[in-house]
Amino acid sequence: MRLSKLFGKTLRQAPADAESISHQLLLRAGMIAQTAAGIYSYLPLGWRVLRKIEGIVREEMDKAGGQEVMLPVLQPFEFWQQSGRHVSFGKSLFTLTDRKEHTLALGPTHEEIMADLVHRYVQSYRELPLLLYQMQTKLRDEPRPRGGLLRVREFIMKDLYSFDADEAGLDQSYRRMKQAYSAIYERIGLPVLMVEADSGAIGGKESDEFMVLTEGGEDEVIFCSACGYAANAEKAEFAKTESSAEQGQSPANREGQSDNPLPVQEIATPGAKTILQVADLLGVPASHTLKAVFYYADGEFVFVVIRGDLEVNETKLRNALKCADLRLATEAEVAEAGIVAGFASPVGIRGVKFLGDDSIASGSSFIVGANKPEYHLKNVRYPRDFQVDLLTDVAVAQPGHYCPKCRAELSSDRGIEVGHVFKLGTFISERFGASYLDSEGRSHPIFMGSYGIGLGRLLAAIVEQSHDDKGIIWPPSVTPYQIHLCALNLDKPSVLPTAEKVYRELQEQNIEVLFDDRDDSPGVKFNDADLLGIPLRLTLSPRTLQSQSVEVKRRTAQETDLVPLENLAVRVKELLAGL
RNA sequence: CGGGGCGUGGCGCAGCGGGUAGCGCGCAGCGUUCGGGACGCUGAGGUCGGAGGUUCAAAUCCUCUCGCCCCGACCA
Repeated sequence: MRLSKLFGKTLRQAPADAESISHQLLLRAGMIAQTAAGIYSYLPLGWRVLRKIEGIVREEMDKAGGQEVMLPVLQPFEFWQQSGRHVSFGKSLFTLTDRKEHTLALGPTHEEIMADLVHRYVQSYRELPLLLYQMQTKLRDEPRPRGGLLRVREFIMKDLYSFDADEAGLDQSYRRMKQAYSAIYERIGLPVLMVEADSGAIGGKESDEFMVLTEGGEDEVIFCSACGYAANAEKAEFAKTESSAEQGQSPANREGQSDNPLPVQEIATPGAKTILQVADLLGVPASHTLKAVFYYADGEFVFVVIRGDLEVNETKLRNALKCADLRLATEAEVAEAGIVAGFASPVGIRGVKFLGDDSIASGSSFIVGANKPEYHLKNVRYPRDFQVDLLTDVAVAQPGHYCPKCRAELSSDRGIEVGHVFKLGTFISERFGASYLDSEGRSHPIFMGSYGIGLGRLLAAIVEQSHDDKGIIWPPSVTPYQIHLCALNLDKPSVLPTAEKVYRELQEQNIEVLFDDRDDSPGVKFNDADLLGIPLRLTLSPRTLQSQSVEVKRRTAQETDLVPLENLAVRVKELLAGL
């Protein structure tokens, strides 16, 4: 391709709207163009990269036994009612009405369509396992698109769906896909971390995400460098030992923790409404207090009790309550429940739903609100002094907490989710009647798994992770062109003819060449070359022609080499192979 | 949905104590340049996001509205 003819041009300054590095560089390099919030067009260079990513993903899916299909974007809304997921997807589901007043959904994902297909085509265990996949546009009305290609409303996604006869089969498909994913990221040259993930509204038992660790990532990853435990912060657990995140507290401060527990006692705590104030006032660590947090879950008031030094993880809470809609209760709602904000207590309150984080059962006694202004209670013990309807883990894991597996200290990092795999089980297949007959003629629901990779987000993650202050550095496997050929001083004798010849010869050897044939100064060309990020640059100028050679420079290197014009294609192939 | 910010040529911005728009980059032409974003001259390009209002007069003031970005909520 000739740069002089290439659609899209480089920008010296990034549009002010672009914040994330990948967004800025992709816009500046003329790879993408924004059409609306979270809606982008791919220009020729960006589209070439996307197609290369797609190619790698397709090869690995095929290698793993997947069969590619093409599915509808327009889906009958009834499918979503049938799976029940119109509720969990909620407003993220784009819908429209056709001329017959029939409601259709714009597919945000395709489990329903797949389950329906499999229901109609698969009858026997002999047809399982089955791996079907698609790479196509999906649409979600995201509450907040952001970061350029990182979170968008319209995106190309590879989704593979596995269908197995039983749990063991699903385990095997799941493992196979995780291997395929690792192979994909490895081929792309992108370091990823596999982390345990929340399976979200879609349900399912087990779920893992593939994270690219980078500063701008929108997810938080909690990990243990000692044993390798890693999880999305939404899901991460930690050992709720008493001293977690509260080291250095002398045992002398731990009043009332002996085997002979003291009775509950009321103490005046004027003006101390927050955990911090209470802890300060009484000279105890926050972990010796209990915090009350109030929610409304699908219309029901919920009183959450958690150790004072911990925060409520709303993802965990949502899962524990099995609710679709969760929000903090308003002050008025709290008051209406008979609770005194700032001095709230689970002791003595009736008629509301209580949920306790399991940290409250750690054996010590706590300071809690007295449920009357300016007073707290001390020596409160669970379950001696109050009970909860549900005791489970709903706490946010944070760096400094201890690893649930090995008790080493946990760390955290930001990450971009570039792949997500789920064990769905039989939830959806049952609702679509996707079942099979075993060898004895008995019917069973099919076990499903789903495995997604957002291709555009992956592209953006590559840029986030592989760039310098000059521009993008494409991994060789996804670069839009293999060679960036710069011809300098086009007006000088023999430069242009020689460059044209080189351009032609390389192409004849099936090498993808981007040929900068523009009549621009060297600075412009070099800066554009750096911005576009093609791994190997060839420069041809009067200077290199003096020695009948071409200058070679790697995008990642400072130094350059001269390579003779003779047999250039052969040498270039070697260089490409060595990248 | 809550909080904050911004809409003025393709991109980055100025103008906003009202008087009908300007700068840099880019673009077109000519000439001189040519190894890390060269220079000179000439030129094209703007419903000042939209609607309504105030005024003799609105990019500028007021009201409404739309769009975009960021933080949070949310997010297979």
